[in-house]
Amino acid sequence: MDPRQGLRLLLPAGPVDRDRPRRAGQGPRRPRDHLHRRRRAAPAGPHQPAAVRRPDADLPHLAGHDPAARRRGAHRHALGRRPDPGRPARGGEHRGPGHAGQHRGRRRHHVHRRRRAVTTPATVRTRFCPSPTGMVHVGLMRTALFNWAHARHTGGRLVFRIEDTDASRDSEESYRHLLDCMRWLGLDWDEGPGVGGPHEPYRQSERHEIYRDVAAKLLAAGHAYESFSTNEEVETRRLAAGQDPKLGYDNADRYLTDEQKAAFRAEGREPVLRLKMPDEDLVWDDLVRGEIRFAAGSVPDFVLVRANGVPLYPFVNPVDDALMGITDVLRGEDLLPSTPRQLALYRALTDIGVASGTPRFGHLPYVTGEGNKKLSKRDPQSNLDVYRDRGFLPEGLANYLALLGWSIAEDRDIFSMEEMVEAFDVTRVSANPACFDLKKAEAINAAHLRALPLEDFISRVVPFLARAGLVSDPPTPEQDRLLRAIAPMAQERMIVLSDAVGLLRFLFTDDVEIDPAAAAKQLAGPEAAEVLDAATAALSGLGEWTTPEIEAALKSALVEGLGRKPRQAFGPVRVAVSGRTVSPPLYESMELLGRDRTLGRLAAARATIAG
RNA sequence: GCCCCCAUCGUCUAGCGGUCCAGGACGCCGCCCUUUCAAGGCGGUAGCACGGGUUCGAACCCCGUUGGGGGCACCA
Repeated sequence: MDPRQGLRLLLPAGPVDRDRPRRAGQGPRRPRDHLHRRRRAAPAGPHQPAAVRRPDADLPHLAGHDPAARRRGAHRHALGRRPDPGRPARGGEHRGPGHAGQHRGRRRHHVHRRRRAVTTPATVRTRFCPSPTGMVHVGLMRTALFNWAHARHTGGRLVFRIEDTDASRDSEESYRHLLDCMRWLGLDWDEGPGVGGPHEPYRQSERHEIYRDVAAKLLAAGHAYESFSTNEEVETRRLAAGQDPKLGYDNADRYLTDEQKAAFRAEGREPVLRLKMPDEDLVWDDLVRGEIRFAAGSVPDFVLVRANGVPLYPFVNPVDDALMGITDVLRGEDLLPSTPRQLALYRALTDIGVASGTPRFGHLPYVTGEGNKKLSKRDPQSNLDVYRDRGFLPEGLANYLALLGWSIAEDRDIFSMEEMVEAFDVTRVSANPACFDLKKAEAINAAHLRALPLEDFISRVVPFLARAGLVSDPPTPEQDRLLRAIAPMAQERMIVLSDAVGLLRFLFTDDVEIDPAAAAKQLAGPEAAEVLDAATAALSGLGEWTTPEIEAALKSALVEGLGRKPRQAFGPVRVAVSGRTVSPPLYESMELLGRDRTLGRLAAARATIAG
């Protein structure tokens, strides 16, 4: 029995009913839409190359994809309602025991929206294809994370490909670092470096021969052509025609005769290879943004292969995607303007049998820094290592990164990677740029840190303590004993793992170094001296060195004996013992420190107070 | 300049035409707890950019304006 049946009774305006008034209401608007689309489809630029303009170029297209029809909802039923790649055969799972079934069952009602893809791949194949040029950017890792989550959620595969074709900027070290960062964040891949796969090699630098062959086929099939124009010539021509030279290449070499080509060659010129752009609008249904359209003729024929035979990124990248069977391309918004070219290339590649169709595209919003500029590579905030080194948990940072453009639910933002995989839906990614907020990242991390089981917490914190020279790695039995005892109290006072160093240093050294600011605040003047003297006296004769005994002795000596307020009574003692105004709970800390060290520190602090 | 994207609290977001005088989180401000600092609990602050249209009804759909961002290479 369908659990939604009950829900439908509670929701009189179900998805089915909702479409009915719409159909009536939106019908009349159709002609206007139609006109509007036409206007946008054929902008009347004086710069429009005549060869590309065909007055009726967009008509067949409009007939095929009536925009009014899709908005009316016909589309939604035809495609959108079909289970998306993430949903096939998932219904049963949702209701299975151990899952928050009801909750998710309800959510499924609004999973589908205006965005849906043209085709739904049987098996999703996503890819992540960075180029190893130095620092690893948090925005880049967010892209990796979303690709990973999309693949895992849909039961698809993630291909990891390295685009290391720029010898001047790429380095082996950056390459290794990139893999390391992926692994650290917990992102695994099904094909790529280290794991291999059926489409090897996965480093672009090792794939050079492949491109030459594809380029030759494109040329032979007439999708590409040789172009001899220099930039200067193009600019001169545009200027002469009264056009803005920024419009770029003017497609002038498209129909060169053999004689003309021979003449250029005789001059010693070598041609670049350009793709012939189609004379139609280039449109796609973006996974995160819905329909995006570029007018016919607005994108010039672009270069696939340089005159010296080196293939260019806009050519190589889709070829690799095609060859590797990539179905879903999730990438940064900065690549959105190059998508029409890819679409055109894909058509050509499909025609010559290199591709078996065009992938779906989803353009992820920018991660911005201060202000709302794209987070710069030079901004230290953008470097993943900074967070790693400070002791962010991978799951904490991943959780935060996921929140940059996506949300798991209306009332929750702490979740595990598993939960993310379970819930992730690309079509629910926001199109808004997201500002990286360190404070929130820290808060999310702190929540994960606090939730860590003791053993886990200790094993993660030890490397940080060891690096600071506080414990050995692995810790000695005594260090281990102290760590275990103090861990729960330290854990809830930390935001990142490196906080443990400052918080616990006093426990793992013989003589504490007192923070000058703390000393100025708590270890100055006769009151402080009085407190330390009284504390020393009370603790010296203590029978049992345990937390309750210490607490009782201190309270009676300082609060009752001296008549001090707790704040004033314990402040100097804390600073004397821990060196800081912020520490784990005092009595417990003293117990763990031991009688001798504690009394020694009280004495040392007392000695610093003049008089 | 041309093309494209984006627009809900300071920030990240929920919102899918009525259930919204807009929900959550971070931040900030109070209070409680308390030996410090945290954590935790409770409460508060603050937002639909603007103008038209469609509709009985618009944060939500359409158009425009404004603002912000990005892209315009024989780089990747």
